[in-house]
Amino acid sequence: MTAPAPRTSRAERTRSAILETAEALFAERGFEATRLEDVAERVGIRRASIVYYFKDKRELYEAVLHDLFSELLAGVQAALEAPGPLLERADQAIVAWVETIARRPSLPRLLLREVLDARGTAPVLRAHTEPFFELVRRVLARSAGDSLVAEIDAAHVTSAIAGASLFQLTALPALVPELGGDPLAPERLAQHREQLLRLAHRLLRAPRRAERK
Amino acid sequence: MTAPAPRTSRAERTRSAILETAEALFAERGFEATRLEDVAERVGIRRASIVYYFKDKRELYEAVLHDLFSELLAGVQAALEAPGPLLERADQAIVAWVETIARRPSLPRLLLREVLDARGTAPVLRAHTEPFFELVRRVLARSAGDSLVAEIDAAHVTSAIAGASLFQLTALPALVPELGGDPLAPERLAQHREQLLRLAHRLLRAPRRAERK
DNA sequence: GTCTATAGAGAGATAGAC
DNA sequence: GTCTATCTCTCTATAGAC
Repeated sequence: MTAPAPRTSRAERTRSAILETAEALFAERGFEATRLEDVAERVGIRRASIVYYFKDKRELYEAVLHDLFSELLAGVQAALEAPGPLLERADQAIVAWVETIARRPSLPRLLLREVLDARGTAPVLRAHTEPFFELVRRVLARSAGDSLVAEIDAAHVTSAIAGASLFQLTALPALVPELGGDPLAPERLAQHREQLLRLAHRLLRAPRRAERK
Repeated sequence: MTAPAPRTSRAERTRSAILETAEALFAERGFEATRLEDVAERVGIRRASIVYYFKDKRELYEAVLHDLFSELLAGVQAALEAPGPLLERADQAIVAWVETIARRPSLPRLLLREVLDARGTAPVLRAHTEPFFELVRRVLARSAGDSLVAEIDAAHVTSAIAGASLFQLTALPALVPELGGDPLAPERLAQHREQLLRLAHRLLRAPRRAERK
């Protein structure tokens, strides 16, 4: 009763399992605190076997980052480059952001950790965020003059929304355990998406003159 | 030419120097990646001497957290408990938040790191955030019905503002190095304070009916 | 109080058998 | 491809002299 030949080779599956497990542990504990021993154990192999696929711990870590950030960037980019008014595209970008997090729940923690650990330049991080902010700038420039849209600074508005999102998704359980449950659970993420959309609307809509201060 | 007797004993000064240095390094690198050796070297003593003041690495870390979070809580609390309309007190709380960060620039990174590392419960963190969120709830309850104020959930609004702030202060240099400089420099912090105040106003003011969706 | 010296535990990386 | 065995380094913590 031999299993039918799988579409993916055993090696490919081992490699994926290592990546997947490492992603979860790096997100949970951080680079330094993650033991290759633990990754191996969860995968069901020995530590030395990891080295067959990734030459050292750092390379494994960067492979994880690359994988995760690529997926995020692709989703958000597609949304922002679609046709239509800016505010709608911004909404779609937020939807894509939350969808990516739903698929890859390690993303918020890993992104925050990488940002905190980034000393000087963080090559893998920059390789993905650079094109992203470039894109945001282009998108905003294209919409300049749209009276419905507040005059804004790409980096600051984007990072305010992203920062609020990341903090709520990662910090709330530690800060306010009374809220209970996992903020990354599907129904909680759906709520979070609506909250983020409201936040973005409040930030992106041009204030009426009366509201200026 | 003996120096005049200092107001603080040598031991007190050594202890403070250890705390101060550890604070900076824990914030910069995280708990795991910080070497007691490096702390000692910067202070100008030997590693073993640290143990005279703090029984182990963990105890030193928690002393740093306690010191930092106490100062933050005291400032924000005083602002929120002052008399006056809610929106003004919220403003003052934000001012206190930024002032604390100006005095203790390790705060944003250390707070974020602690939140990310908090597994299950984080005693030192909780000991300070619990009374804080309790306070926010009380303050909001007292202002319920104020038609100028949006109906809001304490934990979510507070964490949105704090998250946006923390992310901008810690992540922007890594994400958008073109911005240049240190976001924690005095003049940059002053700008940040104004931004945060605008953000809070947009979030806390009641939307007009027409804006509801 | 601060030091030197050292014990002891872990963790990553490497060599080579199967 | 995956394993066992081992090397080596780093870091914490302790013991005890000064």
